[in-house]
Amino acid sequence: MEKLEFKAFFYAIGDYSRFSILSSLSKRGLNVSEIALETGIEQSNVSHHMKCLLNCGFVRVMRNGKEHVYSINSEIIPIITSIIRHIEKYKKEIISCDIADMNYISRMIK
Amino acid sequence: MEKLEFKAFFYAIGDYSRFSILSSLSKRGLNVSEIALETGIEQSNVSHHMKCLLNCGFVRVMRNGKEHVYSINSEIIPIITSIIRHIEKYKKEIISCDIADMNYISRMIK
DNA sequence: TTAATATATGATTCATGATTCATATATCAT
DNA sequence: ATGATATATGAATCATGAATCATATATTAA
Repeated sequence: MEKLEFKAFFYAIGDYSRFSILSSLSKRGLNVSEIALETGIEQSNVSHHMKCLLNCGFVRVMRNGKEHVYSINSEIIPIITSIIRHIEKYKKEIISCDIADMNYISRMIK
Repeated sequence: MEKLEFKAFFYAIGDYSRFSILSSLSKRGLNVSEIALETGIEQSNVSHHMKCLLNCGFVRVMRNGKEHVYSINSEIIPIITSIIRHIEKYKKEIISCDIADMNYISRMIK
């Protein structure tokens, strides 16, 4: 596996906002305003995220007049659900991961 | 799923250096110098990564004199292999993901 | 054509992660 | 105890992603 595709994959899927959008879309197709409403993400920010998800092939878009209706590429649903399942199962271990590392703390103190 | 455990999971696993370390460790236990040699990551940087992976419960450590021998927590091997499999399978789609977005490009131009 | 609505875009700012560097600590061999 | 080796640490720097803001574009309705 090359670094480029690794980075692209985790760039797209490893952001909570984008992951939330994918979760919402796994139920049904939604336009941008609906996504913004359901996830609480501001409209232009949603558009930025959709561009990324679209480029990656994680979602598809169908234009219906003014609205752009996005739907998930069903091929990625299994990987999303397996990640969710893994995180739920190992949340105790994962939660102890020291995200707030010394680097971060030292910045916060200043 | 909460945002905190989501972030912790992707923070730990979503970095190419750490993922490479986990890949190496999935074959056999290694001390820090061996990890540095196998992955090409500088020693102190390896130690930083190991601290993160350790806190997350992704690896375990056994001290043998001067050396600290790290081994992978076998529970996470399935998720790693399934991610690798997914990326290999969908690399064409993924690779087209526009990581180098306008934001990044505009910075590069300056 | 004009106004209203939906979405997209680029630039800027802000937040945070990765790496490096110098150095500390800990263990071993002499 | 001293020097050599292995590893860890904190601070600083560098790289990059996320959110925001102002605005552009496109479509529809009047």
